[in-house]
Amino acid sequence: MFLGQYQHTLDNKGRLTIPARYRDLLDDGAYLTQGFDRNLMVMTVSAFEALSRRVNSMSITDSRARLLRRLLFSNGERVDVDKAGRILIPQFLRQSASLDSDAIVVGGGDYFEIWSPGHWAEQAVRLNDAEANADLFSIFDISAE
Amino acid sequence: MFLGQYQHTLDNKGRLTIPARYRDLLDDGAYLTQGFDRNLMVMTVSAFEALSRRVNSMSITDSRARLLRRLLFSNGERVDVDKAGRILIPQFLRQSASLDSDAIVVGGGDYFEIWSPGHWAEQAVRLNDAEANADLFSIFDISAE
DNA sequence: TTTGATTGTGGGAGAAAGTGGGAATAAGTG
DNA sequence: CACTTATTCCCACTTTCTCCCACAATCAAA
Repeated sequence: MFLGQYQHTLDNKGRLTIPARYRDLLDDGAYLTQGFDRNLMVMTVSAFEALSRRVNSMSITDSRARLLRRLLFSNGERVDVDKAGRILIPQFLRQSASLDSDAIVVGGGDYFEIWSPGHWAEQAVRLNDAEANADLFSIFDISAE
Repeated sequence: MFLGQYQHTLDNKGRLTIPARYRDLLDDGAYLTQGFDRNLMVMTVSAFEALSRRVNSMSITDSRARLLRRLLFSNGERVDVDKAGRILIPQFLRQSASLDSDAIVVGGGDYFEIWSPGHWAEQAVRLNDAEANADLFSIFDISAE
């Protein structure tokens, strides 16, 4: 499972070192896509393929389905981890997440996220607002078993 | 699978370089047709044949089906990839997608699309509308599991 | 503390990708 | 048939990318 957060460097070729603890889960490679909050998401092969099967089965004559396709596939990229434990982030994805020379790698359970330091700082503020969070999650019905 | 997006050049003979990562999927050639959004669609032979079987099975008395037929077949071309990895886009198709000297090649899963930079910019704006995207995903009830 | 392994980072050389153009061939036109 | 126009095939150049190696910093264990 992907846990924790790391501050890593993007070199001038667009390569990002994956935290060593994450690498075992990415042996078969990974899929990199645009996230929902100006960040990037890294998904395992099986998770992404399950998603893409569902989207691919939708009719091409449905304009919303075409939009969904573009959202998923045009912003997606198959990546492999190199010998030094890095992935190459294509330029258009770096741009969409405002990534420059530094990136924050954040565990998210089944997947992990890549943030620009600026956008992550915003998120961190929200996460640390204890008062607001106290009630925010009340709508979810979660028990600890 | 066709993923990602690329900015390529159309030379003055109407040739477009296919991203290297796409070429393996087009070994047997490809079908080039007009898309549904002022763009072009490039499909693998098998994807196009599956699509045309379905369209051919539609009633000839349905006027919308006839329209779809014309869109697909009258504006369709069989193309092959040359030794340098390019396809030749016929003039009438270049015109229908407002293609000039630059083109954006966009992955769409089973197929890929070719856009003029201007039209793609419009699409990109729509794709970056986070709220609308959240709605899209919820409409189709898509989760990462 | 010393030694050795692992992790994060940077850079160089060779290979591949993207682009342009010329010559040969084919196709259409008067 | 001659001529023009378009298409196909081939080669060449430049840029980009990918693979490999090197180094410093950190961590682990003896």
